[in-house]
Amino acid sequence: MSSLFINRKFALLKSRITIRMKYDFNQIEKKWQDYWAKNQTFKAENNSDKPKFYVLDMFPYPSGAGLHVGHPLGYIASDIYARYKRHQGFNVLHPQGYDSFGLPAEQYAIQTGQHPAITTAENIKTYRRQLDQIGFSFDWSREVRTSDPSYYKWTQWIFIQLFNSWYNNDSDKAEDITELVGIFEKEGNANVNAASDENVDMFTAEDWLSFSSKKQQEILLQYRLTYLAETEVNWCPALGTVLANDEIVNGVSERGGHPVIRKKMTQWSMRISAYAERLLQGLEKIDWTDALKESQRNWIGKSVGASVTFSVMSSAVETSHKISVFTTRPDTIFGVSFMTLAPEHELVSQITTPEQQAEVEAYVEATAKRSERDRMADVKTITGAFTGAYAEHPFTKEPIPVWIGDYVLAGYGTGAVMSVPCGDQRDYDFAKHFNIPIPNIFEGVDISEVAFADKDNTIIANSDFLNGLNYKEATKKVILELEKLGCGEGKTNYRLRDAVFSRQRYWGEPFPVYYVNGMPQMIEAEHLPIQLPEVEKYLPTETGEPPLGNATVWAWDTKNNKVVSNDLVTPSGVEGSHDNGVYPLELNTMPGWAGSSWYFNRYMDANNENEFASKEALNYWKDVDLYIGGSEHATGHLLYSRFWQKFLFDKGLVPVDEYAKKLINQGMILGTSAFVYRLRVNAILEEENIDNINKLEYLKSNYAIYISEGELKCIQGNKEYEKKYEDFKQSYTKFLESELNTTIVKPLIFNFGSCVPIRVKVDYINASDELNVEGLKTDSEFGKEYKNAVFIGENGVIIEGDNEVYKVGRDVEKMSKSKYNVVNPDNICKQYGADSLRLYEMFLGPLEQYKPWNTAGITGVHSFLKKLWKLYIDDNGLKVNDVEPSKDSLKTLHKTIKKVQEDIENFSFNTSVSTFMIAVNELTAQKCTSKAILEQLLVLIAPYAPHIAEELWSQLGNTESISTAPFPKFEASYLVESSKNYPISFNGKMRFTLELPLDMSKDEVEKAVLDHEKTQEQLQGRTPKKVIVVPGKIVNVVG
RNA sequence: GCUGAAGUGGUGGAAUUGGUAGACACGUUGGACUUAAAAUCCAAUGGCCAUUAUGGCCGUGCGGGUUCAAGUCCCGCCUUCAGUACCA
Repeated sequence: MSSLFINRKFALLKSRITIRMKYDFNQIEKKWQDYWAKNQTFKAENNSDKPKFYVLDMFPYPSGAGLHVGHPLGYIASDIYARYKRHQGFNVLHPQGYDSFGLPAEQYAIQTGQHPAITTAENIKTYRRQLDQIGFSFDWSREVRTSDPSYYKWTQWIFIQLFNSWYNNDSDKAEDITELVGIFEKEGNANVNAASDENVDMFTAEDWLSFSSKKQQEILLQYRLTYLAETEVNWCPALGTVLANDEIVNGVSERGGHPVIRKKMTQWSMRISAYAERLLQGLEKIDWTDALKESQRNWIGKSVGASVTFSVMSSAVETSHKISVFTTRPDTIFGVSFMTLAPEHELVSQITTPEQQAEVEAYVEATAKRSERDRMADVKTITGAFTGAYAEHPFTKEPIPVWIGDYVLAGYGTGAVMSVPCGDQRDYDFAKHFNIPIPNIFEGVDISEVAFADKDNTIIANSDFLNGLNYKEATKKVILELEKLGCGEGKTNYRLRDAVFSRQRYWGEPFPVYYVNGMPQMIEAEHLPIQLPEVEKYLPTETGEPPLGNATVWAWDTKNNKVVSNDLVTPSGVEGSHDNGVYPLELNTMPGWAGSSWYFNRYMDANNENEFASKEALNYWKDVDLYIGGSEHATGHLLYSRFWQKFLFDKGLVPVDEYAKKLINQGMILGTSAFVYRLRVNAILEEENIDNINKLEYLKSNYAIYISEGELKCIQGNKEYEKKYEDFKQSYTKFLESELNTTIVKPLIFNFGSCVPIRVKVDYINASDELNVEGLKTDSEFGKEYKNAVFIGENGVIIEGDNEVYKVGRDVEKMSKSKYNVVNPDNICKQYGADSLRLYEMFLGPLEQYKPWNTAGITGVHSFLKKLWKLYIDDNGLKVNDVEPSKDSLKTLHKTIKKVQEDIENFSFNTSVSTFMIAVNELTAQKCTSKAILEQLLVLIAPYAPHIAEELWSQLGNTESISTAPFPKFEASYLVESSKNYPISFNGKMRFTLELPLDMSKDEVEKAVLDHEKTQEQLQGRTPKKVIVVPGKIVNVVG
């Protein structure tokens, strides 16, 4: 063996050793991710001696763009919590899955013809790879995908349960529809107190039995918790589908920004309104943020008052028409001087007198033309028309003129109001505008300028039997009187509307529904799932049917219980055709929120083929202990899922009626977008104008281009110059000359404030705001704009020929591919490692807060990890040993334990990271090598930076994963101090510190402080009036 | 308009029950090491004034107040963000 060979071998060995000595995060992270996957380290069992803890993330929609650094924020927080709970000895369920039905995949399919299932599967693969590389402790054996037939089978099953249920207001829960049929057969519907459609006709038992089957089904639809009804919906022509209210932002669709119009359509709806009160009450017992609860309360919009019915007299002739109104102020009924109906109110055409007909029709037409947006934008203009009809006051029997006005909304309450101008500003304005009398029914209140709406600080007057009563007494009394007359009753109204449940889309859950004689029929549960059919194209059909109308195999064979070709459907209305038992299937699909309304239950028993989850699993896990997700779901997902949970609870299918005990909203991580502002030269102030602009404000916000040493440069006015030129008398030119020691040839001052920003890719601007002009010029997308640009000066200003000037600018906004400001976690993991990413995302700031991302800052946490590594391993290998820990290092460890534990429990993850940094800095300074300290430190850090913790843990000789190591126990005794460095203040201002023993009495402390020479200096011979001594905290001398 | 959250250095943020405002980082400046760069290490860094060390004044959006003591509590405003909006 040659010596050369030996040398080479030695060199190789040496390099291998140095690799082991170095913090090689890529290798370490891969190693432990593989280990966790192989050993199923985070698999949760459905039975255990340990107490259970369920940590849930809102599952993502797997978009084609993949994850950006904003997405994992909440997952990192929940992962830290889940890992912490494992250290504490809990059996932790921490699952993840995909909300994989949705519009983008369908849009992509329309454009490319690619089946959404394929793109979705690809996107999920990318998501999984990206999630895995961050090192989450998810139990992937429980993964769910809402678009998977094995999952949506149960979404369809729950839909059937809803269809087969009605809401009994007496028992205050959902009950089986067969019980309702039983009641109808016995006694009709007179005594049924149910959440139902309005205007349900009364019928007796005999009536019921005499009704045709179709009629009976129609009636039942008015009671079912999911029902088919003609509803006015938000129709988006561009997307060819119906949108829910929360899918519309500022009058256009949330996705794509397309216009939305109102349209009447037959749609599936969910009777969520039946649960309004319970959804409201349930908020009391869950630990969600006040902001979130408040927005749900507003959305439910409970108001307590009365309904009052007015009889209508048309042209002084009695009619059978009645106007029903809802009011929260029945106590003001004697202040009614007119009534107002919404222009769309069904009575308008019937009660309008011939004389007023032309005016009313013109008005109705004019309002119909105005879009919803116009009506909302313009609330100041008062418009309306008199119908010529009068209503009769229930008590005074006086005639009340009936008007129509667009300030009354058809969609709220009954679409009609009793107008009390003295007590409501809108009624007041309307009355003033049309010269309608404004009777005052409040004692000692001036209503000559504005209405008096403060119900708690007045006494009713001029109101017959209500005189002298306050709001509460009057309300009670008037409701009693109205009930006596049979023209009103106490009533509670909710703003919450039933939720439309149909979408005219392909990529969603198909309904388990077929139609016989136009009436919907449920497919038996045992035949589920009804899988999405294949279609030629994903667009609506030529006849305007939803995409499923393109399917050729989409009919239900009731004899063989399977989906068959459309050709076999019995042609309806054809003479002599016999019914072969094949019927058309529903063409709509379910909305995005169907699958997400119950997924948290599925995780408990994700692979169960016989039930949506077993009783045992449901009873064991019960509910989510911690739910983390975005606040944008406040009135969508978080309301619908509570509704479904309450329904499932009523049916005895789940053990709790609120599924998430605690919920935290993570804030958004924002991206920095780059803009180029452009200004035309004619807006630039030339030299001769400069003397006129001696205003400080101007200087601050403006820029100047000047020529120095033959080069064009740019400078921005800022605070420094403002300060130096407080009495800004000289010209800007002179300032530049003296300040820059150069001759100004032609200064140009300009302001970018009013310019239109042009978005550019952030890649073209570096950290110092320098613009890569050459790169920008050659860019295929933006290049055209900047062909002739010349870069000048360090501020990234470019000037194009003699005509236009540009300036680079930045703005913080939501991260999005279309804004060119996304930061990909893949690159971060590659360059700094997953542990750095995890720590940095937490370090950025409080979890709930919105905060901008800045990749530059990650070096801080990254070098912290390197320092941590060096605490255990140096060039000579592991340096941890069994020496007795020093007092100082024990103190460092235990104050770290205390702080980190408090932080995790308060979700204050950002301060924990600082605490780790302090601990490592201190232990490094103490040259701590004690295993007793360093081993425990690893457990503290493991939830945050699990890979490095596992690696060092195993290097310390442990053979089991660190993930179940017990969390270190805090011992207060290590923190006990014998002395305190007291801050000594004089009149509240800290002047110096003084080290004093903690066992000193108050008087001794006072004496020690007063005797101190610095105290004498401060007092300068004066006698202090008072000395405040707070033992262990502070001393304040008042003098 | 209403509801909710928030305003602290050049930047992200800390100060959890009123008790040393600016922890921990980023950035910046200076220095060490290096042929050089990177990496690493050391020092300074709220503003202003002064300086030989020592120091002094101001300072948590604005104006008041309570207190020995206020970023923190109270009253009145301003600004920003989010949600919601003619809800009877």
